Amino acid sequence: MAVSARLPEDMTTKTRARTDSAQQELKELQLRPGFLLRRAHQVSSALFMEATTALNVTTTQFGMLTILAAREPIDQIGIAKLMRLDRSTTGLVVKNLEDRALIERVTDPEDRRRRLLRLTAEGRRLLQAVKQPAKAAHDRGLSVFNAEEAKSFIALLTRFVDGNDSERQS
Amino acid sequence: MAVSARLPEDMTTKTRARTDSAQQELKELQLRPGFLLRRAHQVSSALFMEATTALNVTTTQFGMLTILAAREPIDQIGIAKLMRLDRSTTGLVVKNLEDRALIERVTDPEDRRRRLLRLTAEGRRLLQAVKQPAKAAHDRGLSVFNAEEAKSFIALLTRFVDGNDSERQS
DNA sequence: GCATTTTAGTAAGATATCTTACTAATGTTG
DNA sequence: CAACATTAGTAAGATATCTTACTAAAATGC
Repeated sequence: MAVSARLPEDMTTKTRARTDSAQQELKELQLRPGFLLRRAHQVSSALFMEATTALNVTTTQFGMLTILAAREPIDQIGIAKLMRLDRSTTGLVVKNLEDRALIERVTDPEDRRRRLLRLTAEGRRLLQAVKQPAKAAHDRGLSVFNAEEAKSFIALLTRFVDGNDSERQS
Repeated sequence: MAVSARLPEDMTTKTRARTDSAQQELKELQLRPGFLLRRAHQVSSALFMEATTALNVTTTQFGMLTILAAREPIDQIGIAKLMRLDRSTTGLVVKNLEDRALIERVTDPEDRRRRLLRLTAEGRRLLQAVKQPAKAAHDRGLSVFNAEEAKSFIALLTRFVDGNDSERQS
């Protein structure tokens, strides 16, 4: 639909002049990748949280548990790189997981700067429990697309992130 | 490239068995919309921040200023809906903008629950200054695509967010 | 017109995310 | 080997985001 030619009554000519272009910019804002990606991330997280409420785990925590299952024992820098997070964020998330006894953290005897992370039995159990609802949330999010579109969506997102990946200083 | 058949030396047979499927799940994780959208949002924000460092403004603040330019005077709930943010987040961002004297906030005399927000002259100046770098960041992010792909990317993101929009309780 | 409900906003607390700056341990180099 | 540089991690502080719970004001309904 086009921008309405009718404006609210209380607008003076002067106000209207500024407002018309500003309205246009609002529409443009809402179609920018930045705005859309914030919303998309928001929506995606919400779907995950809905699907896993009982398990009390976040998307980021789920990501870390998944990475640990594949790569334990691994240190925080290693996990930060795989997650594409900085060191501080990684340290915080790791601490929360450790506080919940989902992972354990021990100093690497061969390099005492490092903390080696491993899943606990509890962490492994939780990860198993989360997998299905996580996949369900993921499928539900993509259900607005047909198969080809979904593939395209993933491919374009992958290209966007890989192509703009400015190697943070984790 | 295919998954390497060679595994690190220090893996026992038992470890390898668990690891193979877990490795697969790691790859799947990294191709999930949730993971990709987090990264994409991260990348997009980083591009914006790089392009606007001198101006000391965030993506969210820029969004609010843009909305205000189009819709002032508007109350916080109104802006929350346009930004797709909850009331609390909106209140926080608004407070930061007010502290920086980029907006002003006055109680609506006709409904004293409401705070009407308006840009200050300073806020208008900043918004003008941010527009170009913001657009540059946006264009740069999309530069990994050709024109058709970029259009597709925006269209798919729009459908994803609109199609999964669960009307938060702002 | 008063009691109930709804609405706008704030408060408090949690997680995620980043930056800058620090400590401690390891690595490198003359 | 000692000085310097690099690396792993933590600390502190900022913004963004959500939830739950509260206050105050307006709207609604009998």
